[in-house]
Amino acid sequence: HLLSADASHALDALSQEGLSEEKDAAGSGVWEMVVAKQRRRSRMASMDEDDADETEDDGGNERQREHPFIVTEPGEVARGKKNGLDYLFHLYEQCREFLIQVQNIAKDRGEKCPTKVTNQVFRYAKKAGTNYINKPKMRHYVHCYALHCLDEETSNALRRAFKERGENVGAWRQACYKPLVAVAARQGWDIDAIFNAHPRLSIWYVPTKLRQLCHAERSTAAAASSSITAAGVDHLPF
Amino acid sequence: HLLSADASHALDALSQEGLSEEKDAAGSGVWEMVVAKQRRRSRMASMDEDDADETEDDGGNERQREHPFIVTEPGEVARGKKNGLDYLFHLYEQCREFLIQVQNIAKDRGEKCPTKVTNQVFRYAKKAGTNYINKPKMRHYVHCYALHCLDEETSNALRRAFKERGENVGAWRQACYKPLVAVAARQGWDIDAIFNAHPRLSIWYVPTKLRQLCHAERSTAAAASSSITAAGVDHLPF
DNA sequence: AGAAGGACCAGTGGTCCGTA
DNA sequence: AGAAGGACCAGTGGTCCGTA
Repeated sequence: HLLSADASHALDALSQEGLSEEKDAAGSGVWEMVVAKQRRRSRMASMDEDDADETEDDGGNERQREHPFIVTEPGEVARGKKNGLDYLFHLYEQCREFLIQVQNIAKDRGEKCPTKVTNQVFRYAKKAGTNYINKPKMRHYVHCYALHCLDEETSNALRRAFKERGENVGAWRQACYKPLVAVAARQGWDIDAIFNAHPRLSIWYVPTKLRQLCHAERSTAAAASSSITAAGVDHLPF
Repeated sequence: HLLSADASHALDALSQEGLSEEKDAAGSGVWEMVVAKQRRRSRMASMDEDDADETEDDGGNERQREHPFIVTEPGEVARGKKNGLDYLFHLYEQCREFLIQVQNIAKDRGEKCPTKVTNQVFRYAKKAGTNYINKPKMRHYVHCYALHCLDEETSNALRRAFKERGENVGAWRQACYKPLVAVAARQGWDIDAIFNAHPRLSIWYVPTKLRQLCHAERSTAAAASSSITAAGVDHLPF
């Protein structure tokens, strides 16, 4: 259930270059196949071939939610009624494409042009039939995507570690904050500037909690370093 | 009723450099004197020495509005119960200072930092006792301030012309659109980019009507130039 | 218990229109 | 008639909490 080296590489290339609208619409490429498969599983859960234990009737007005995420390592496709983290990150790329389309329409019409993924973009995604994208979900995992963008090595290592330990998605999500704050520390603490400097991350609002953590940690670091400076390293007041 | 050359120059220097918070708080400088005088006139209209025809009683709960603007030429101070256009533009500089203060507070606290003059900034200005600054007024004249920032020569010429012709503020305000659209035409039509590239203008939202005018004019220009290109200059289809 | 997302809410950008 | 600005409104960013 890991993608081949070739497939991983193709996926990687797609991520780096940005999917063109045509490519995405055509649904060609390795990642699109994976995603389409996950879509099918999610939308028509009872028809999934791998999943013989599906017994509930699927009739009529039943609210179909997306399958929950599980911690997967890079390149791994989730089994059963689950979605993996590559798929989660792919949703952020899809939102970016929707934003670009909304921007192009706005420019054509001479209207205000959004620079971020706004409510308007989520509405556009819904209208385009992409029912599995919604604001609460995307906002919930933004900082996880940020770590993936800013320090992919660390992000991948964290995924492997949490998968191995059998941790759930909530635990992994919580754990993403700490290495992100470390990235911010290395880059001067301005988390807004760090988001804005990254081409794929700049379109996302900085999550409130991440901003607060950076601020708190910077204050602590500043206090520590100033007490060192003021008192001298060998005469700390404790 | 024109400021001396020295005073005008001082004012100009202030405008170019941005008033430091201390300078402004101290209320020193030529412009502050002029503004303070206008403030006094506006707030305590019945006590204005030049204005003997003031008879209404000023008692109690009467709603004191700002005096209306009149078209003045650069450096000219408005007579009577009127405010001039240098004063109008000064209000934009004051808003900028309030924004900077709000930004500094936000940075200190590690909160979201506004890049534009938002409701929050207008609220801050009110709390600071600056009751004569309000959102509808500032939004109403943004494009006039934009012309002043982007093409001061033209802005000054327009003011002199409209003053001479005895036009009212509404007429002058309307007339500011056309030269601004001409500026946009020269700079590639992207009015948002033009606002953002200017240090004092970048903090203001582009007014809807200005954006629409630029879009309409660009379309017209593009249609004209493409019919020339397509048909050849000597074989126009009319 | 863990997670997805409909739906709510405080405060926004925008400007109309009752007021002076 | 001309102009200043209180106050409203549709749609926003943000996320809680009833749902599965």
